[in-house]
Amino acid sequence: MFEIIRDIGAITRQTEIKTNAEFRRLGLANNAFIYVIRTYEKPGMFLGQLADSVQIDRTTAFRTVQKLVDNGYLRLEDDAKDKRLRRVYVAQKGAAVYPELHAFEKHTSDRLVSQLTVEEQTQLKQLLAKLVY
Amino acid sequence: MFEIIRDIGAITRQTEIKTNAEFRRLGLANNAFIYVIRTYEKPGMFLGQLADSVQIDRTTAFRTVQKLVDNGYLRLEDDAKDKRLRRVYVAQKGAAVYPELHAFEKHTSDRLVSQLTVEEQTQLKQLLAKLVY
DNA sequence: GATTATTCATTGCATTTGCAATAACTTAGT
DNA sequence: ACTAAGTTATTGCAAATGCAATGAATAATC
Repeated sequence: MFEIIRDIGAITRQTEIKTNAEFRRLGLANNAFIYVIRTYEKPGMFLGQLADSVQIDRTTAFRTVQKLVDNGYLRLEDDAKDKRLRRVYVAQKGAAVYPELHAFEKHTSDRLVSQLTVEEQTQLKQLLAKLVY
Repeated sequence: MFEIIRDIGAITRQTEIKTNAEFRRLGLANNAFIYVIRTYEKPGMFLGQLADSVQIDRTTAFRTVQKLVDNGYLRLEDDAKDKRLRRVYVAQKGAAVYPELHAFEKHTSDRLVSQLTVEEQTQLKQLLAKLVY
């Protein structure tokens, strides 16, 4: 049953190559676009939470977020209660670019599953959901 | 339908983190173990073929293979017909370590799909196969 | 058969990556 | 209240990464 884990890996790497190429012009290569999308959709996560939600190493995530803050895509805010936490929000530039990121993700996603019927797509979605927990 | 592409990405990154940690002691981190497994199973691919089969950048793949050759895991052979090609084979060390890599991949794979029934696993496998081409 | 276009391996270089370690802070246990 | 254990963000550093470019070999086209 290796095919599953192998196919999943190949699809991810292929997708990342294309998406990074697409968003390099915006300074959002190296998976940086992921952070903008996720932060837009779920604002206020702290750094570690954000990193865990996309399964990326925390130190890598930290540096990418820093860069995105410097570039005006994201914004950090200290948590009021817990002084260790820094929560992440989109800044103007991040909000402005979200629709484009979203559209491209949709396009990529649609293209990926274009060989499947609608029922098969639903099936696949449900099966994968069982894997992530 | 984003969930599909997002879940697939998260699963891949999580899997890679664990597998790299497992095989660092053998000098097979950074996805290096993938090359040994694939080469063992399909000997004689040329470098570009091998890279494409796992969807990894060719220059990265090239350097990883070089390192694996230096470390005694793989072996390169010039193609007789086409002087551009260098074909990849496992060396002693690669063959020796294959069973362990294989077992770990099986373990990881089994654990990943452990929430699914056998029929669901078959379904998932078939659905994913449709995505890769 | 000469020329053009592809395809391959390889290198240069700047950037990214991630393990390991640290300091600040919070939680749990006594 | 105090201590120990766990969690967070952060930095250092060596190694990996990947885009761009090059040269060599082959394939395609004229």
